[in-house]
Amino acid sequence: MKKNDYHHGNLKEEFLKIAFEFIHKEDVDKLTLKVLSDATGTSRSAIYRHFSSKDALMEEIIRQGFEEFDRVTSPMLRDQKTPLVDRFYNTSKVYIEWAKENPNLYRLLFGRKYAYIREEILSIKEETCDAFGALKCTVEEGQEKGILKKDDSLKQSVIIWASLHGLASLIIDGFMDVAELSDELVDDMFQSLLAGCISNKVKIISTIPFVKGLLEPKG
Amino acid sequence: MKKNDYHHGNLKEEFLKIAFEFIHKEDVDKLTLKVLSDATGTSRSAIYRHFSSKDALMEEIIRQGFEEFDRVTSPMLRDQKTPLVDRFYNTSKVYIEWAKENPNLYRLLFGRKYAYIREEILSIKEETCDAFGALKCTVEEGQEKGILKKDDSLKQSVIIWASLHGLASLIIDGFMDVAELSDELVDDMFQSLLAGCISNKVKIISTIPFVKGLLEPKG
DNA sequence: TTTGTATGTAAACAATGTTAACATAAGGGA
DNA sequence: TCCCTTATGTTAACATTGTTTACATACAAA
Repeated sequence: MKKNDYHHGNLKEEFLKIAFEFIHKEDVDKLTLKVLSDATGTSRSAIYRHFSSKDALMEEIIRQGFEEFDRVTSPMLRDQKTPLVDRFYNTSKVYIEWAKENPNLYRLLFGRKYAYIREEILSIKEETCDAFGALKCTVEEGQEKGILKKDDSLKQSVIIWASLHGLASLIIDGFMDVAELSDELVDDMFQSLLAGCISNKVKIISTIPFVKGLLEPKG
Repeated sequence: MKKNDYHHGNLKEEFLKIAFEFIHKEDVDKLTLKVLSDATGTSRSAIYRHFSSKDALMEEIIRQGFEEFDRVTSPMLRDQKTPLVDRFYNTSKVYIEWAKENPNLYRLLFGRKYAYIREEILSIKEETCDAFGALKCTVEEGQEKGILKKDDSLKQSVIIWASLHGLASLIIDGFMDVAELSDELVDDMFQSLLAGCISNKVKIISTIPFVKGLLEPKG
C-alpha cells in the first residue's frame, strides 16, 4: 500500500514479509539485497533506512522463525490434557515434519551461519525459544511422575533434542536418501529414546496405538 | 619447492595443502581465493590453471576430508578383536571427539553447503565414505549375533548416525552451552541408543567399565 | 511558510569468484 | 640450435555481493 511513488510507507514490513516468504521457498544464501529491492521496486540501498545491515534484517527473520517454530512445538509439549509420553511422541513427529516443510528456515534457526544472532536472541529473551524450555519442563515432569528415569534433566533434554536435530538435519541436508523413510525413522528414533529414558516404576498410559505397542513388554 | 620465480612446479598440491590446513583452523567461509593466492605468492587467478572453479578445489578438500574421517572411524568399527558393543561405544566417543577437533571440516563434510559435491563423491566411490558402510556392517553383525534386535539394518544405522550427528552439530554449532558437557552427553546418548537397539537374547560382553555398567540390570 | 526529520535514490567502494588476453618457461622435434 | 606447442602464470576487466556517502524528496511540526 504505497502512499506515493517515492515513499512506500510500510517498506520495513514489506522487506520482512518478502524475506520471510522467500526463505520458505529458497535457500538462505540466495536471499540477497537485490532480491528484496527488486521485489519492492526500490533501490538497492533503501533497506539501510530500516535496518542497519543485512544481518539486522536476518535477526528479525530469525526472531520470527523461532516464534513460528515455538508456535508449532511448545503448545504440544505443554498440553497437560495429553498423556506425557504422547506429548513427546507428537512433538517428535511435528518437529521432523516442520523441518521437512521449512528446511531453509530450520537451517537458518539452528545452523552455524547466524549462530551469534541466535545466541543473542535466546539469551536476552528466554521466551523467544520456548521449545527447549518446554522440553526441559516436560522431562522434569516425567521424572517427578516416575515415568522417566531420575537424571540430569538438562542432559536428558539435550539427548532428545540432539536426536531429533540430527535426524532432521540428515533428512533436509540430503545426507543419504532417507527422506522417504522419515516417518518410520521418527518412530524408530522415538522408540530408542523411550527405551533409554523410560523408567519402569509406574504404569504408563498412552492413547496412541504405536506408543502403546512400545509400552507393552514383548517376547 | 619452486623451480623458478615464474613457475612453481607443484602449485596444485600447495593450494590443496594450504586450503586443508586453513579449514583445520578457520571457517570454510573465510577460505577465499585471495587467501590461497597470498599464501602461495601467486596471482588471484593462478588457481584456475589447476582447478576449473573454486568448487572443484573444494571437492578435492571434501574428498580428503572423508578419507581423514574414515581413517579415524572405520577401522574402529571393523576391528574384530574388540567386543561389538565396545566398538560402538569407542566409535561414538571418537566421532564426537573428531567433530570437536575439526568443526569446520565436519561441517564441510556433512553440512548443506556442498551437499551436491558430497553426493557425487559418495555415489561414485563407495569406499570414499566407508564409515557409514562400516556402521551398517557392524549393525548387521550385531543382529546376527543376537546382540541387537532384528530390524532393518539401514534404519537402525541411520538412527545411530543421526543421534551422533545431532549431538556433534549441537556442540560445534554452538546451540546451547553443551560443549563442556559433551563427554557425559556421549555416554548418555550411547546408553539411550543401547537401550533402544539391544536385544536380551544373549549375554553381551564388554571390557569397558562404563559399558559393563550399562549391561548389568539395575534396580 | 519554513525547517527539520524521515525516507528514498544514485554513485561509488571493496571483496568475491571468474574470464579473457597476454607473458613466460619447458620440452620435443626439425 | 631454432621453432613450435603446451603448460603455467600474470594483468586487467566483469558481474555480483554488502555497504557508505552525498544528494533528493516528502511529510510534519513550528
